[in-house]
Amino acid sequence: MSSTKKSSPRSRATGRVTLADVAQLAQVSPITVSRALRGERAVDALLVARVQAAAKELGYVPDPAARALASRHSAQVVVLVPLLSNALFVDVLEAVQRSLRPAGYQMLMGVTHYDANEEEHLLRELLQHRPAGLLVTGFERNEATRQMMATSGVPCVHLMEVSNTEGVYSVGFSQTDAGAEMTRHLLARGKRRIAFAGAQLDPRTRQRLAGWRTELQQAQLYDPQLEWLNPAPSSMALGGEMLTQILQTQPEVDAIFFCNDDLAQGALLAALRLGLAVPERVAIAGFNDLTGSDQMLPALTTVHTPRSEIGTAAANMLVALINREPVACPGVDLGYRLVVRAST
Amino acid sequence: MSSTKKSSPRSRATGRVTLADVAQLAQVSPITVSRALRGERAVDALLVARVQAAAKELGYVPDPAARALASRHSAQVVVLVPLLSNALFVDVLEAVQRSLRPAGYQMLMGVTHYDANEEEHLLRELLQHRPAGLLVTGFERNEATRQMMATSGVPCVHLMEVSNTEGVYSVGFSQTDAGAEMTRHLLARGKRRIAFAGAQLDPRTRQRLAGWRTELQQAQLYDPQLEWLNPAPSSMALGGEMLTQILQTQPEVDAIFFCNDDLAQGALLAALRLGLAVPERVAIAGFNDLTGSDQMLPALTTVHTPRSEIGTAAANMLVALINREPVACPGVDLGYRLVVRAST
DNA sequence: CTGAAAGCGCTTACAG
DNA sequence: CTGAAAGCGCTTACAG
Repeated sequence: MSSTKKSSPRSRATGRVTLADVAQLAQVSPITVSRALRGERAVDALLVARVQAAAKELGYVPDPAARALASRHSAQVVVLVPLLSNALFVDVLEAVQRSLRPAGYQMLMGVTHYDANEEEHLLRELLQHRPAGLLVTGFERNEATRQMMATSGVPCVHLMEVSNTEGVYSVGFSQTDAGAEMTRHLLARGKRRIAFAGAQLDPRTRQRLAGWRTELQQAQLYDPQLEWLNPAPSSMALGGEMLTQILQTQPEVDAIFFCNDDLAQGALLAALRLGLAVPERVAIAGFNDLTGSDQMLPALTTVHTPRSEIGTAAANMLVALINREPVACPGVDLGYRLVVRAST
Repeated sequence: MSSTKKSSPRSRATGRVTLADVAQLAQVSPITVSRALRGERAVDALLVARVQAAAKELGYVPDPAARALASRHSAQVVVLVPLLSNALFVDVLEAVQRSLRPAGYQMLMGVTHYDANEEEHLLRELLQHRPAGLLVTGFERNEATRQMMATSGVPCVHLMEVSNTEGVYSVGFSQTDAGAEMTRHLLARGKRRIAFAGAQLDPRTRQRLAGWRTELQQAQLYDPQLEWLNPAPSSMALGGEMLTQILQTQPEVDAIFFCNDDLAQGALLAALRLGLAVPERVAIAGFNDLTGSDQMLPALTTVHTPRSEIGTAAANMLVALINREPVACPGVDLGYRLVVRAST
């Protein structure tokens, strides 16, 4: 049943079932098998059936390496995320993986640690694998990376944010609007000294900050002193520290909008330790609706973000781009949802 | 500078710098370039230097697909973990990735969802990529998967548990011992009705359970009613529910050992809501020392597990196996550490 | 220690 | 619609 090459004197055959084996059984040429199986170009329906039967009988599975070498494209998709320690990106990755697999693509993951140089190196390295597609987080990157992406010609979809720029594909939501909406909610609760507490200071955090700032300015309540920005990574411990520091320095603050739920959860626990009444003394709001936020005491008011949906939609869009199918909407806005709980 | 093939009439050259380009510049044969760059077999030191200089000048990067096709092995390592929603495995993955990259390997991640069939399908699919190595979680899997692993001949290291079986490679720690040690701690605190609350019921959870059971039996305090096992996935919400249910059914319980920190954190928050004094009324212990456990109120007593270290050591061991280097200790026990905080 | 030849298992480009 | 030939860019197997 298997390729005759196997018995040749200088054989290096792997024991795999090859296209040639299927071709022999189906009594067609290898290239016809290749075309029939990929659905590329029209092949006589009768032959297609014969080929498929033969492939099934032999348990044929195409060799990804041979395919990549010959076609100049692998079935791998490079996915670049900033961190794995933020559950947000883990959710995105899981959804991406889940959509990519049935489409026949593998995920090649890269973690940039919010570092433009690291992103550049990672991408340079991973592009050598001739990926079929590229998924990157946000729009901010250095010029070298941007160049590589452009010249590689590999289809790319941006995650987490939305753009309307021609030729740019993205799936996300408006971080600015979400920041603004949470701020309006706090204002509606009667809060007047609303601090913004941000960590990491990545582009998305800065957009939420911008949304907050605009709303406060409009309400004539903006004060630069209310901006608490810490470049350290986001964490529960940091959230607790920031709460303490903010209230010590500015006792008049009556609400704090944290840029991520882990900070807000830490702040909530710190408030418990300090005996601060939430939301009476100080309202606390978060962002992303991470695991545990609904379990807090009081439960955390936050913005639910569609991270799984972003992963799924972006992966599907990318597969369409790879297949040169038309993409109806290049900038997909999946929205967000204010989740009001007891902490505000 | 680049291959002469490029200008031939039926050229399909990709524009990549190839081995042939380097060979031409270094004035040696392509196979010598291949050997010099890989360090395989002895090559004259002078030639090696010339080849390396030429490769550097041209910016040569080997093509992974061509290499995989010719050598029958890719530079990819398949990593199979049960879940991404447990931070434990995310930490392992990140460490694996961090060790694999500098060694020149990419990670091909698969998520099994604690399902033996899913693991089997994933592995069947991923083995088609001719991975250089395999990293799997624990020792429990179905026979078909076991067979595939054996017949594939791909080097494999098992994560999270330790085995002394001949020819089996593993990096982990004794889950049973860790479960026993936590139980002894609770006994030393004077607790007498110590419940075990487990979710998911994966092999590691059952081993911790076994450790708990042995200790209680030895102390003549074992009672099967104290075993609270729920096959649902572990979560903070479930931990809260389990606490409530246990204390309602068995008010005499004075300590609960949760198999994972997320359950324990949820229980701690539920205790706050219910106004239960921890640890006086009921002591609460967890496992894994996840993010936030030190922030809880009271802070959570738990077992710190070396998940990053496991990822690093396993990746290094696998790379050694791939290179056919000797592995001093095939079963590496990285231990664990009881972390006593205020909740017990 | 070095190399010419062949081959890995596919797909592209050209013909018919 | 189908196929023979060539090629993708490496490494293996054989020679010397």
